[in-house]
Amino acid sequence: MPKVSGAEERRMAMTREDFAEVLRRIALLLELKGENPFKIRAYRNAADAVETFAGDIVALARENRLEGIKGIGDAIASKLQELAATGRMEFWEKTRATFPDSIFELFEITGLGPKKIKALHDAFGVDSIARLKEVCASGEAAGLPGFGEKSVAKIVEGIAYRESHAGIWRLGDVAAMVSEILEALRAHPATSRADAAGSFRRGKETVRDLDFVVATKFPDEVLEFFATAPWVTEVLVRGETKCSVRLEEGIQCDLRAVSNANYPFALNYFTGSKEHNVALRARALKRGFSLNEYALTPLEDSDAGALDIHEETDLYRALGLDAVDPALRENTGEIEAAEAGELPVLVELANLRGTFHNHTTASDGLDSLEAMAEAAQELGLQYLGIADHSKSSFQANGLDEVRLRAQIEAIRRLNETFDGGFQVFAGSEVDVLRDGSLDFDDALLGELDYVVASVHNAFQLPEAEMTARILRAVEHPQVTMLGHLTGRLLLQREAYAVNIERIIEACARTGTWIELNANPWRLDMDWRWWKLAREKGVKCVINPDAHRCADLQHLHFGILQARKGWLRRDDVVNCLPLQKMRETLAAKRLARV
DNA sequence: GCCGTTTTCGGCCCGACTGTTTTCAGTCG
Repeated sequence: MPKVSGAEERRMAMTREDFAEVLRRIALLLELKGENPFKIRAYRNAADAVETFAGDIVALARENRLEGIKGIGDAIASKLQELAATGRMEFWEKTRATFPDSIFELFEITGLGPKKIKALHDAFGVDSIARLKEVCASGEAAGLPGFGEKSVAKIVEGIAYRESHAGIWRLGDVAAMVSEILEALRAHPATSRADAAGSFRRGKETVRDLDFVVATKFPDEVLEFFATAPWVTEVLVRGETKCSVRLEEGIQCDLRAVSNANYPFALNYFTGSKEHNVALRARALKRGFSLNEYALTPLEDSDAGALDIHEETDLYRALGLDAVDPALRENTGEIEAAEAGELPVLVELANLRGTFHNHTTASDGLDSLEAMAEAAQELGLQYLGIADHSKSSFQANGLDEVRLRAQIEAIRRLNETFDGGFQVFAGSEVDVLRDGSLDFDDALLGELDYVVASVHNAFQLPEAEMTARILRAVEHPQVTMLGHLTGRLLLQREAYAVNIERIIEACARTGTWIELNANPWRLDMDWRWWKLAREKGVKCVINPDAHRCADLQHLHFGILQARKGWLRRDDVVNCLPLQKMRETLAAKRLARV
């Protein structure tokens, strides 16, 4: 095969994500340079357009056919075409030459924006977090105009938060990598079985590394393939049964290759959690076995017989347990329940019939009402709730009364085009104002099919005030469900201070549903609270918080979290079929207003 | 830099909050 040139290689490797990343980084650098804010926004809009374009935008760029795509004008089109054709973009190279790439990490610190970063850079040559720490510690930073003790303390706090979360990844950030790697492993001729293990398999909201287990007769071939895969940047460990690598994205990824006979034990062992494994091994000992990552072996002085174990299910059975779903393996009562035959039948993606809390271009979504409705039908859903932002969320282009009424009207008209098997429900994600009142009056709320109440500002309120604020919203008769209860953004922003238990109790009392926001950045309310919510009789509603059609896929992450929270189909209201949901929403309204 | 039933120029989302100030700049959502 002829060797490809460097430029050819770069061009062939170019992806939609590369396009968007370059555009977003240009926007950041233009901000640092104090460029026209509208020009900066144009680059961000173009990045959005690239990400959401329905088609192979890289191929179009290669063929110089980018004209007519909304958000990409002549200037950016020709830059992208240059990037696609040559793997380079002169404007990007020139722009980035001003600052080292480490400058981008500064934007990840809360409280630091372009102006402050520029000030720090110009005064002290701050171009990385390491250097930023120095000038904060030395007291230099606090002396800059516009900076003071408090803002420096906030920056230091922001650095600490980022560091304590370094090397942690959101489930949504790694899901695509996992499927790609798993697919490659399964396709390898020497592989007989392969699975992802570890915290990813358990559906944890964040993960530290990725684990894979392969059953094979030729471990060396599979490990060699794994170690030399194109997405590997560094091989950390390479032994006879184990290989650890670092991926391009920076995450560590471990592979264990075992025999077919060892496979169920290895898969179980590497899925964890550690606490679950400890409990299983203790149980094995009590029953006369020793359990490790390779086998369940009768103890020497035991009279236990030989075992026939091919699947994880067989392993649990051998220990006198029902099979425990990976999502439940956190040693929070699953072993006791498995022994008693009381494990729940967990909710599944296929049980969902519809979903609420989705956005459209009317507020800050990227797809139209019609496109979202079509996407929901393609997913096999029977109903889709549209809940765009309310007027106080200016930043998100929230709807005022006039625009919301127009949207309700548009939804009613759209519904007339369906044959009755599908319906769009008209809702609103109404801001819970600082005092707990809602952003719209009762008359307008009464025109909606449902209301999602969410907090979007004043996150710093003390716990008592925040709790009172949310309680007031929960108790409002028009509120159907509470959106993203704690406002957390995983690995970026802590949850605000709120007494979750009291909110759960209030929701139980008032019949208000609690959202399980399935957006991988949120996964809020956290899975650890759902057992309690369920015991109190609170219903869960799984919502993708979709801002584009593709985001409806977030439902998958929501289901994983619901399973971690021990939820059954009956606990999740949007498993109700359309007619039942119509009746439920109507009855809820009658009961409360 | 993008866009167009105000179409080739002149808009483009904007209020709250914080910390720094003493009337405002920067950041965030």
